[in-house]
Amino acid sequence: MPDDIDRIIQKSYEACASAGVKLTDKRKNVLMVLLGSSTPLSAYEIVERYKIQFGETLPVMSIYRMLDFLIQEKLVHKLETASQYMSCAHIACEHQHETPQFLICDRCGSVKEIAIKKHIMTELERSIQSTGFTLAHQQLELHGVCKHCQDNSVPAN
Amino acid sequence: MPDDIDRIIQKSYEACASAGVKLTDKRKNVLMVLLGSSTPLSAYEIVERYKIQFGETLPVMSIYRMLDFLIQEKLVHKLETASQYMSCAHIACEHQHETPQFLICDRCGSVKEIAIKKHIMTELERSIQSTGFTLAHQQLELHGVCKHCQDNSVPAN
DNA sequence: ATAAGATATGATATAACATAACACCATAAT
DNA sequence: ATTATGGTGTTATGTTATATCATATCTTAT
Repeated sequence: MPDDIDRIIQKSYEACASAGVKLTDKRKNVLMVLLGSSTPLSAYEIVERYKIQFGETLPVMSIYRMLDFLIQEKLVHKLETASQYMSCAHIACEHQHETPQFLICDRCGSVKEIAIKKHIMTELERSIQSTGFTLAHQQLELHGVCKHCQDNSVPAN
Repeated sequence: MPDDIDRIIQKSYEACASAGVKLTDKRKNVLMVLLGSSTPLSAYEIVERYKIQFGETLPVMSIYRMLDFLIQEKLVHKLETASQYMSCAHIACEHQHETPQFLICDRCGSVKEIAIKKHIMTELERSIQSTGFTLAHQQLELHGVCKHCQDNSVPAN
């Protein structure tokens, strides 16, 4: 759970404003749901939590649209390998967005977002370019077991 | 389309035999469907092609089970980011299976399986271990545009 | 202030991907 | 020959995602 949700929301408003798009209340609420979760959530789980947190049941179609918006504005990431969504860990950071790399724990479902080392990415790109391929999304998703689950031998879910 | 399907099938039989499991006719046929496709296929697409190639309609449930088997025996890969399946490019190779890396063209859907450079993987692992995380599946899926589509400006699908 | 247009959301239906649970049959092991 | 195992079929259902059209709300020009 992020330290300072208010500050992140504030930053999100600013980012949207400078992109000329609107962070509506519902979009903001969806972002808040994600910010309040320690694990990434599916669109359907967002519907449930939205209802609990804000007392309103949104159609899943709307959630998908809002997620698309938030992803577009780089406030949310989609984990393709898990079909789940999570808030970007760097909304309130000053530094530039780099290639995100997600370490997904297959036991507890938690995800750590770390920035991939510049030179590793450069090498990856180089070895890829030699095949004529051009990278697009630039996002790595790696599965494994997090420190906490290793220490506690939590069973896989 | 692989050069020599017969040889790959032969190797697959040998691999299964030495693992003490059986490559049944239907499992072999599913593998043949994948070997005959230039792009990865979904389970439902395999049902369709199986029918065309072998004149029999298998329930998708059975296809999923056969895919599980083939994946277990490392004859087939699942592309998690695309929910599609493809035959391993290295069934008939002598060299050891390394960390596979898939370059997925978002325009034509073709996929190139290349082995990630040893030292890049080592570096990735090192930077990950510093977070306490332990890697599991070790498979990279990278999206972009293949050489052919760049040259021909094929529209995205 | 209001109409026209644009953007955001709601509602309904359906497509696409995946698994659970149980039945049946063939073959292998005893 | 009997039993155990593994492979496949069948049915039902769960999960993720998109298409389409309707409605609401917001903006902006007049």
